[in-house]
Amino acid sequence: MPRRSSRLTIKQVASAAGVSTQTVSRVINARPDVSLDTRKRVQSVIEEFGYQPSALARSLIRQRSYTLGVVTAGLKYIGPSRVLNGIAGAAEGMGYSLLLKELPQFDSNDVYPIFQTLLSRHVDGVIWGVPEVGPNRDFIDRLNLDSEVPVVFLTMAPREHLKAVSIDNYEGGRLAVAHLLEQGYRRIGHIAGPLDWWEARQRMAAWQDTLREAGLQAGAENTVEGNWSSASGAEAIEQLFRQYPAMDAVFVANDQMALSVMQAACQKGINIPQELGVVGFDNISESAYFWPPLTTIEQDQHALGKIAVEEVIRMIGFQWSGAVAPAPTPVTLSPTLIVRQSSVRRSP
Amino acid sequence: MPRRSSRLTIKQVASAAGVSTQTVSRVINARPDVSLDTRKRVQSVIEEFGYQPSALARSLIRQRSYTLGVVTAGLKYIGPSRVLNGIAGAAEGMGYSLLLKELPQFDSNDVYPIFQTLLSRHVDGVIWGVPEVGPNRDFIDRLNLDSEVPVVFLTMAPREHLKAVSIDNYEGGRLAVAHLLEQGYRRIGHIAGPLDWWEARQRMAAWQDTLREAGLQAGAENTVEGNWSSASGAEAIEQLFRQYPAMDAVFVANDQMALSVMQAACQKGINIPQELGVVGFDNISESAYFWPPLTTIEQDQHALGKIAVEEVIRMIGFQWSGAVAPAPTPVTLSPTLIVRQSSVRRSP
DNA sequence: CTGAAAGCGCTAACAC
DNA sequence: GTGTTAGCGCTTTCAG
Repeated sequence: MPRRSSRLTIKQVASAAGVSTQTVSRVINARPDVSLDTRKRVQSVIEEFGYQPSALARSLIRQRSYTLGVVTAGLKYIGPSRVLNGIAGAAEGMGYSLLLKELPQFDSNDVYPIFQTLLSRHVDGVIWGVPEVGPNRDFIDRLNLDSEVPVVFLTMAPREHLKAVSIDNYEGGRLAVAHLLEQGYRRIGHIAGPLDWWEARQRMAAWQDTLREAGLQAGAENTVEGNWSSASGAEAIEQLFRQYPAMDAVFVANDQMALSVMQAACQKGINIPQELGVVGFDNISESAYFWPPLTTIEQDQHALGKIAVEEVIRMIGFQWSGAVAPAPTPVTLSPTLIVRQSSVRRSP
Repeated sequence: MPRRSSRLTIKQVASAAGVSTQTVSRVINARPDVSLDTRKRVQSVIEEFGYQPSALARSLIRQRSYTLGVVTAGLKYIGPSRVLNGIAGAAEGMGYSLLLKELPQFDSNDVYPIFQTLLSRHVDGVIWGVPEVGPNRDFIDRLNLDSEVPVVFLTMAPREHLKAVSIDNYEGGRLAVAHLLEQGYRRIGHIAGPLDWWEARQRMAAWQDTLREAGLQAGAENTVEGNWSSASGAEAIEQLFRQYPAMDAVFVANDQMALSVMQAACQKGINIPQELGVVGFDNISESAYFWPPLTTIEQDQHALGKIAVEEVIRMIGFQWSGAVAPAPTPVTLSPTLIVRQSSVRRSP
C-alpha cells in the first residue's frame, strides 16, 4: 500500500482559506483580479502550510515545462563538465530545470530512445552536448526537427537548418601554430587527438594549413595520432621523436597529452623551450603549474554552455510566440592563446 | 498563439486502433488481460505513429515520477563531475531520470528553494552531492525528513537518522602518512585543504594522528592551509619550506596542490623523492604523468555516485512498499594507496 | 476481455 | 472579484 505523498494540493489550500481553487490559482500566478483581502488570506495559508504548486500538473496543462533536456557524454573528463557547469548556471538563472542524460559512450548512434525519453517528459528544448565523433551525428538526418522541440547542438561542423554553438577549434589550432612560428620554431610536429573526433580534425587541419602557407613541412611523417589521454601522449611523443628527429616544436592537441611530452622531454634531458617548444590545447587548470608552465589554447566552455541555454530558450520563445523563427545561424566562440614558458625561448 | 505541441496522445492511438484508451493503456503497460488480436492491432498503431506515452501524465496519476533530484556544486572541478558520472550511469541503468541542480557556491546555506523546486517536480528521491563546507549542512535540522522524499547525502560526517554515503577521507590520510613512514621519512609536513571543508579536516586529522602515534611532530608549524588550487599549493609550499626547513616529506591534501609542490621542488633543485617525498590525494588522471609520477590516494567517486543511486532507490522502494524502512546505516568506501615514484627512495 | 466514469493537481474560459 | 465547468494525458476502479 503506497504511503500517500504528503504533498499539499491546491484544493487543501483553497478549503483552508475558504475560497475556490481558482482563486488560489490566481494568487499563486500573481493575477491582478483578486481582492487584496482575499489575496492576503490565501497567501498566509500558503505560507503557513508551506504549499508549493505542482510543477508537473502545471506543465501538463500549460503544455510547457520550463525544463531543458541536456544530453552529454564523458562527464568524467573535465571538458564536458565545464560545459555542463555553464549550462546549469544559466538555466538556473533563467528559471529552467535540467533533465540530464549521459550517454555511456561518445560514439553511440542509438540515440532515438534518449530523445523519446526527453520528449515524454515534455522538455521545452534540448541541448545536445555530445561531441561529434565518427558517425554519431547521423541520427540528425532521421530526426524530424520540424515537429519536435528546439535543439541546440554543441561544437560541431555547421549544418543546414541546425542551431550549432561551437568553439572554433580551427582558429585555435592556427593561433597555436602561428605563435610557434613567431617564436622562430620551424620544424613543428603535431600530436593529434583521435581523428574520428571533429575537434581533433579541425586542430590538425589548422596545423597543416598554417605550416604549408608558411612553406613548411606538415605531412604524415610529422604527426602522430593520440587519443587525448596522457598515456597515449607518452607513446605518441616517442614515436614522433623517431619519425621526425629534426623537430624543434610540437603542437599537442590537448594539455593532458602535452603533459606527457614534457615528462618525456624531462627524462631525455631535452630542454623545453630551448630545444623543443610545446603548445597544448584546453588550458586545464593544472597546465599553469606544469614544468615549465604550458602555453596553450583556452576555450571558454563555461560560456559555451551558457550561450547554448540562451539560444535554446530564445528558440523556445519563437516557437511559443508563434512567430516565424529565423533560420538558425551558427554561433562560434573564439579561443584564446595563453602564452607561458613552454614556447618562449629565452633570448640567447 | 502557442503552436500546439505535436505530441501524440493515447486518445489518438485509441481511435486509430478502434479501441478505448484503457485498452491502449493496458497494452503499453504490458497487462495480460488484452486479447492477442487487439494487442497486436494497438501495437502496430503505436509503432506506426511512433507514439510515446507522456511520462508527465503518468507521474501525476501514479504519484511516482521515476526521477531523482541531484544537487551538486563545483562541476567545473573534476571530483563532483566524476560523482555525477557515476550517478548518471547508475540512474540510467535503473530506469530513472535525473533532475540536476547545481549550487552556485559550495557554502550556500539557502537551499530550501532548491528542495522546493525538486519536490514540486515530484522527484522520488534526492541525492545531495554538495560537499560539506562550513555550516552548509545546517539546513538538515530544519528539514522535515519524515514527510518528504528519501535523501542520500554524499561524503559527510555521519549523522543520526540520515543516510550518508562517503569515502573515508580519514583512512585515506592514514594510508598516505603510513606509507611515507614506511619509506623512512620522519619529518612529514602537510598542506591541508581549506579547513572549512569536512574532507580537508579529515585528511589533516589523519596526518596528525598517524604522526603522533609514531611519536613524531605534527603541529601547527608543520602544516599550511591551501584552498585546493594549484596556485594556493605554490604559496603553501613556499611557506612550509620556511616554517619547517627540516621537512623530508609532505602529504598534500590533493593532487593539484601536489603538482605545485613538484614544480617548486624542480625550481629549487630539490630532488623528489630523495630529498622530499610527496604524496597527493585524488588520483587525478594527470598525476601518473607528473614528474616524477605522483604517489596518491585514489577515491572511487564513480562508485560513490553509483552507490548513492542504489541506496536512494532502495529507500524509495521501502517507502513505496509501505514497509518500515530500517534505520539508515552509513555506507563508507575505502580509498586506495597508489604508489608511484614521488615517495619511493631508490635504494642507496 | 473491454469500455465508461472518475480523478491525479492544476488552469483557461466562461458565468455570475 | 469569485466560482463553476471542462480538460491537460494518463490510469484506476468497476461494470458489462
